[in-house]
Amino acid sequence: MSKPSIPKGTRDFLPEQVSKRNYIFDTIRSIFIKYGYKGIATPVMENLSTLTGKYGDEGDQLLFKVLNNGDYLAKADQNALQEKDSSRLTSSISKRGLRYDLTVPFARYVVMHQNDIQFPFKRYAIEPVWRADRPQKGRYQEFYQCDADVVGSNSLMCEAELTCLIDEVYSALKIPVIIKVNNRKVLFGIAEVCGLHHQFSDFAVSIDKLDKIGQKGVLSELIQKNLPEEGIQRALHLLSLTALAPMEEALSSSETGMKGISELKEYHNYIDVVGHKNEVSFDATLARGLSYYTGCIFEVKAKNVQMGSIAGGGRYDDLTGVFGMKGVSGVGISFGAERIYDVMEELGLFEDEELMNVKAIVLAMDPESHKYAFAQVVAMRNAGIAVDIYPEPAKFKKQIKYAHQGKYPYAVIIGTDEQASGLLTLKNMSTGDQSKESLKTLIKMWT
RNA sequence: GUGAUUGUAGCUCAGUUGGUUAGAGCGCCGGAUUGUGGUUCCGGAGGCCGCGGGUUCAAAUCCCGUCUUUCACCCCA
Repeated sequence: MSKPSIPKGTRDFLPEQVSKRNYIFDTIRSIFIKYGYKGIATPVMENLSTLTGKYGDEGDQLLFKVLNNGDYLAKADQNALQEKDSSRLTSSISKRGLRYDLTVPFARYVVMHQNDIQFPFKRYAIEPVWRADRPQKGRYQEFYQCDADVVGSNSLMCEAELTCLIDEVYSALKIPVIIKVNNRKVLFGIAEVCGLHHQFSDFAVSIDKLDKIGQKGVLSELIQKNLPEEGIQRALHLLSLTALAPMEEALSSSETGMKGISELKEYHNYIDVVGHKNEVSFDATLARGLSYYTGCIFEVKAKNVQMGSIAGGGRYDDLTGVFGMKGVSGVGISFGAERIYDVMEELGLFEDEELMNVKAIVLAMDPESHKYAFAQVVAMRNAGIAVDIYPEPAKFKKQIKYAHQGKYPYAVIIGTDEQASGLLTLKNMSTGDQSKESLKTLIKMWT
């Protein structure tokens, strides 16, 4: 008999953790719905042909692959097997994989159901995804994403609406954040005017690390990738601009860059006339890794906490194109529930009242009273009250200890006295105060 | 994927140059106390010392492998 275990990077959750997580999910879901997003569901497994090539080489390596059923080795690529060529062998023994995010499956869904849905289409999904990453703080192999996307509209109002949505989610969760905004086209424009656009993705990846490794770090990293030092220096200078006007001037020779600037301006036309509680700031150094973003990009950072981004998103102009449906633009945001959980835990933002939904536990003194107590519980439940009962008339001390440790706000005590009088003993578990109440009063009190 | 790091009771951790039957605190169970929960006292249960191999008369301890944990990088939520 060996000790049981779970795979690396996965976790079990205790009841308290589940209720905290549900609090986050419920908050986010209700705001998604409020903004008009509709829930959809897709399988946890997708065909590998759907997933591969969408997240770059790095992403492909992090895909969990599902072994084919049956005698897969007999059907395997025998040459690849002999030569121990893993990547070629994989394609012959695995045709499915676990989803890596919710956006690519969504693009696939849109293409497959294009005749059944109405554009612009707004959908949300709160589901687990899997990545074969090395686990680290705030990084797991199985984690939840909370996504909202809209496809089929080019309007910058969508970006503005998502910003409001982000603002509302973090206000509701009481996490102070800074919402960083940039546009991939502006970033490309900077690369272009500095002659670095031929290696744009290398450029973007390094820039994204600017706050971590500093200008020197970026410089040496890019020089190592054979980009011209003079161009890098100029780019670093441009990236330090924090206002749009000088940026516009600097990018005037880049058509793409100017397009990006005008998109950001249009975005500000929407966002500047509405209020938002959290800081929204333009940050030219924001790049984001996922290669499919093409327009505005967002990233949300919690203030006063050492933690990676807790939400991110942006516009992707042609994600459905790879599945054969051209010209459909989408924009979306993804909340990282696990990191939000960690941040809230660190800041002490979970409140007991929000999490405890069972109102009371009923404790019975003896077997006779236990049956009577059960009837009272059924009556309360029929009235819609969440209430629990200790399943046996055990020693009273044991029962009240159970109630205490289970953090029930109230205990309803029922013995022969209560049964005779019809008045139940109500005990406030935090103050210890007791009173006699009729079933009717209790029901009234908790509904 | 690269480089480190961790693993002993449910939890946090001791465990001497390798040497009898592996310990503590907390928690858990029972009792003191048959109608009252954070206290006290008494008693008890609970260990393939992560797993597999090797060295040795002898391994929790040394060596190799493997899994897991945490951390940095890569990348990312």
